[in-house]
Amino acid sequence: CTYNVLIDSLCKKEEPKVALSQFGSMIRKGIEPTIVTFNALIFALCNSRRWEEATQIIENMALYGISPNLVTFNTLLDARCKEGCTTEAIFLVEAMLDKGVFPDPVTYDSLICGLCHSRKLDEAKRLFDGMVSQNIFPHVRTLNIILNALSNEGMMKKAQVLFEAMLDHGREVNTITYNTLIKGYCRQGEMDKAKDVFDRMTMEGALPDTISFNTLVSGYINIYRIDVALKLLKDMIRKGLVPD
RNA sequence: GGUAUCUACUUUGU
Repeated sequence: CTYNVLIDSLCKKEEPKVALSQFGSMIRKGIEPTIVTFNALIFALCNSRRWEEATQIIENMALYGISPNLVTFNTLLDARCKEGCTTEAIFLVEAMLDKGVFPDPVTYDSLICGLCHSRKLDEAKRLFDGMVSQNIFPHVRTLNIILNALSNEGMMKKAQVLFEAMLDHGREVNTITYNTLIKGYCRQGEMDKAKDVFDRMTMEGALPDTISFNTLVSGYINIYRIDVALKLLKDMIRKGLVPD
């Protein structure tokens, strides 16, 4: 465990070289590496995009009779997503299923996030719906990522439908969820709808924060309603929020 | 009972 802690910290400090050499001395001292050791190394190698070496580590694991686990796959998969290689990432999901390792919320989050960034929104949405049907509950953040992507594409109708569906199912939403929708409507210049969402917040238990106000204010200024923007600023102060 | 390894959301600016 001491070695695992050491190696992991080195990996986080982006010192894969040092980490690998510590791994070497760990082996020489006859200390058995565990799945945690390997996962930490794979993390570091993926971060520096050294895929071949990461693959070697996995082969190495097999020699110790250790198979990749959920964390291993999630690490690989997330690195691929960050590279924009969502095809490779989906391939990894198949590989994990083959090995009887089942995707968890982290797996889905990484994938959905990666797909959104690669502007493959339909696939992201399909995955999200798939999670619900498999009783893997998406985190609020995952919902927010999709809503944000839809908003950025101006697909506010879809965003709204998804949002209402989540509320209907009693799923958690938070201030950021509302802020995301407000931003989407502001971008479209649909300030009435932005304001509707804003007004619902208090009633639905997600208190507006500074970002809610900032977003709305900038939306009104964009349509030259300086008067409304200034009034909002006053409301904001009255609610004890500090304009920044 | 506690300790090691994986991802992630919104405003403005950089």
